[in-house]
Amino acid sequence: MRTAQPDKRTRLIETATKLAYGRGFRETSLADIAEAARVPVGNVYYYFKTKEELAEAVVERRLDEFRAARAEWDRLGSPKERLLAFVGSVHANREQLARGGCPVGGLCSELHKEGGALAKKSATLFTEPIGWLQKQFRAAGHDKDSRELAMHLFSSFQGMAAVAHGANDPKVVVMEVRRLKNWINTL
Amino acid sequence: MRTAQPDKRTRLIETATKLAYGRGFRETSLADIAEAARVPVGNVYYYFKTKEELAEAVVERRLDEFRAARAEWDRLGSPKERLLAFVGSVHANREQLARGGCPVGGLCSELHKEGGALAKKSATLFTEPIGWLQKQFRAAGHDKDSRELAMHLFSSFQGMAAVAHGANDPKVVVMEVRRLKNWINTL
DNA sequence: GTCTATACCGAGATAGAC
DNA sequence: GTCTATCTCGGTATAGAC
Repeated sequence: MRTAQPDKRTRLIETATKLAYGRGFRETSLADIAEAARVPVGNVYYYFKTKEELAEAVVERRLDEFRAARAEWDRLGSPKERLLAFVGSVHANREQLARGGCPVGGLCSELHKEGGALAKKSATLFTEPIGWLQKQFRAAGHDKDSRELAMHLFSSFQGMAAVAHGANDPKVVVMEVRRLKNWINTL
Repeated sequence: MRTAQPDKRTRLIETATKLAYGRGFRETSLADIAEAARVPVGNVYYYFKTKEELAEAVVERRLDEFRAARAEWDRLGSPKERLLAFVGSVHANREQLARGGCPVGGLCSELHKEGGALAKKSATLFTEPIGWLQKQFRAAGHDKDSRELAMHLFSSFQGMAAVAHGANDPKVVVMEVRRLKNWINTL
């Protein structure tokens, strides 16, 4: 059934993603999610057997968001431009990062502690972007140290998000982004 | 000390700190803490009016841990040595960082989302170390950009901890620490 | 397929005996 | 001061009408 609104399953995932970003997934109750998505509570279980299954869908959704951005970046002419676009998007989202931290970082850290299948799945929130970054560095001619470079870039990103959030100050993102852009340009 | 048996209060805080590090504070029940600390559940409320008050004590304890380390570093002869000692301790704890993330980073991020007084208090987990780092950079002759340098160092630390934890790989710490040591030495 | 009502459990917190 | 027993509430999850 297709209405003007996205279907209920999609609405639940989107709402859960949004609410979990602000409060953490565990702290967000199914009742809250269902209400905000305008779906009766009991009905959630028609779409997801357990809350954990909903968590997996949230991870999947974050991955999709990254993939959509990646698809845009991949259209750019050179690996260096693609790396700069990645860094630029971090800068563009600095206010959000300061308010709620990194959307994938927080989720990854939280679900990692749950253990089990969820821990493994959530790790792809990091490994997939890092893999893409590594590919760009390799394409830019850095064969031997592509992994180190990718890790450094992603680690810097996670760090600035954590500090911007914890100290409630988006300025650290501005400073670090400037540093990273210089660094990329001189590679 | 407000009790006839200070050991229990301390035991509760230490146990809560340890358990919260592994699973997150919110996910750790008072029952679990009390049992592990060998204190009857109901008795917890003699030492802490609410769970939130216990959280504050945990933050205080993490701050004390940092202050103890800082006291050692402050004995070193030069600011540069002190900065290198800070970075060295990160390297020494890399296995732990990969297993459970940064003890202050995770706590800060989690409590920040709770809002209220706890959010403010937890921010000092970041601001106090950053302040100390800034002081070292200033003492090393970097008057104008001491804040930027301190933020960069702390942000790098948070980033490597997040990635080491999320991707389950302590190697990123080794790589980043090497980079930071070179950076400090050429300042 | 969709929704209401509810079971069930574990959490934080309290009362009060000793 | 210390501990046991218990209350209450909110959470996940289920049963079953429609």
